[in-house]
Amino acid sequence: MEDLTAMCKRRGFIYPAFETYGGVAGFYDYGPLGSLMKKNIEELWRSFYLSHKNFAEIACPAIVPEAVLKASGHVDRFTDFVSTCPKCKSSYRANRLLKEEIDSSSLTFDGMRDIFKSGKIKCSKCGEKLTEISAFNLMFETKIGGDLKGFLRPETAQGIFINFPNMYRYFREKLPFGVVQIGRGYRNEISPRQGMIRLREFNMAEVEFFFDDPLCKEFEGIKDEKLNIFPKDGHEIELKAHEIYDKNIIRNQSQIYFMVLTRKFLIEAGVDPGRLRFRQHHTQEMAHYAKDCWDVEVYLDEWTEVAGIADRGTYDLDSHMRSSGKDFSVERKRKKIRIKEEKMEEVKKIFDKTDLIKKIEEMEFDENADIDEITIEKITLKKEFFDQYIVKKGKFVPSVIEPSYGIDRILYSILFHNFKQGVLALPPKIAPIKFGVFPLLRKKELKERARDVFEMLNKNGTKCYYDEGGSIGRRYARMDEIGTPFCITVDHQTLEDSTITIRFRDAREQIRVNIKDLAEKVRDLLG
RNA sequence: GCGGCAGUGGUCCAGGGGUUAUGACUUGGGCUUCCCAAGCCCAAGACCCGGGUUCGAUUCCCGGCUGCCGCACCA
Repeated sequence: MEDLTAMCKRRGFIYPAFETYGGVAGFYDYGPLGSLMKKNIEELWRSFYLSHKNFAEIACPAIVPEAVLKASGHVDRFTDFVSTCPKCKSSYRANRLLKEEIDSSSLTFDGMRDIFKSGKIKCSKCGEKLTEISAFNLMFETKIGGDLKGFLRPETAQGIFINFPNMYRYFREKLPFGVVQIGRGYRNEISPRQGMIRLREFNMAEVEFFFDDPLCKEFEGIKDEKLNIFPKDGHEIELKAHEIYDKNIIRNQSQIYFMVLTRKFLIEAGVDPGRLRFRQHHTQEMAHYAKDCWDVEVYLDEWTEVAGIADRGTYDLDSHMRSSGKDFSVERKRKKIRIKEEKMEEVKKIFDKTDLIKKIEEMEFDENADIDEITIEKITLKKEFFDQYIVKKGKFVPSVIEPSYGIDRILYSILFHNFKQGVLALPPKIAPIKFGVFPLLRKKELKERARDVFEMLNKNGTKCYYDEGGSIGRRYARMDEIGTPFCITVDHQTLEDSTITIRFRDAREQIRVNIKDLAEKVRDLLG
């Protein structure tokens, strides 16, 4: 492998954090290029979700009072009890050792410690008695004000869940809708190792999609898209979206829809489609809140999770409803139709049997359905013959599909998949710098013109980099290395006819464009 | 967290108990140069941190931090 980390540091993408003080594992700084790239990835991500009319973004605090995370299960389930063998130094998760004997999920630390003290549990490697356990919670703990216990959020999701009633009102009491949040999450990993892959403070983008109906309006539009899936009791296989649904591999169309969306997003961001798959979690690896979960994995040195699409069911809303005492349930609403009284005589002539009228009036539709006409037994009734009204069918708690993305891992994957022989082949949308701008030679007239071009593009909002150092080849190389897709060069011909050259990173070819057409050309190139 | 190996300019690497600690690349300045890391001149820049041994430690020892490999962990 190329030395990607060296390049990242040398060119200003990523630096190990706190390095001047020796460094701390699991923390990284984004340099100037890394920050721009991260911003670009987040913007692309936003464009995928916020283009849906029933999606909105919110931003919640990173510090969360204990009660919220108690309710979500993180305070109890996010704690690991570890027992280390005094003889051979193997360490085990205490919960796992106990699982075979008793249900340990409800045990407190003290209760669990007593079981170990009794000497019942033995090291599976050397047979020594395991008598000590220690506890650590993977959440960073803090104090809010005087003595209110709080944590740094381990996921942004909880902020969305506890805002559900606000969001339901915002969306004018209509399901389904999605709420997204981009922000930082914090997990106090015991020993983070794999560089950018396991961070203690990381950037995540999460979606909570609240729904009642497992069918999805957008599904029709993506049903022939292919996905490389790896089900828990099968092998890796490429299937079309509708096949995944028809074969009952995933029963929720929205979940499949988000998988397709995720694949498109990642590919557009620069992830190699050939090194991308969706792997279903086995039952025991599933988080406490999930009913079904598909990891989105990208192949780096090994298959690496960069996103996950989980079916959280009603777990979170139920939990917060129970803990807070607030009502998170909503009315299940269905649309029905009723023949207009003044049209009744006319309708009765169309339908010779009155039981068809009864049948029509018993039909139920989605509350969002657009009913222009209704067809029954080959007879069509236009909408001027009936009224449409909403009936309430009782209260329920919506279910949730959660697509959740690790921005840092995605950024690293994109770098990893696109860095070859000193060239970073980033998609223009993702590239931190869009254009390099150079004078061909360091001559006064050329430099002045090049600076003018640079200013013009900058004012236009295009991120550019002006460079007159070294030879022209070296400047191209510098731009190649940081993924700049295009370079503009001002040469002697520019002085005569106001044309410049645009050089393409991947083809290493160039075209000549008049400066007055440049703004438009730039727009074309950046899509 | 456990065990093994490692840490030298921005990057990659050489070396070594004792004056100014190699080299390459990169970077900055200049010359040259009419399109892909050319050449020449000049310059800047480093022994991870703390403690110990020693007259003297970047070098040896111990600890910490960081990185790599194996074990465990990754809800």
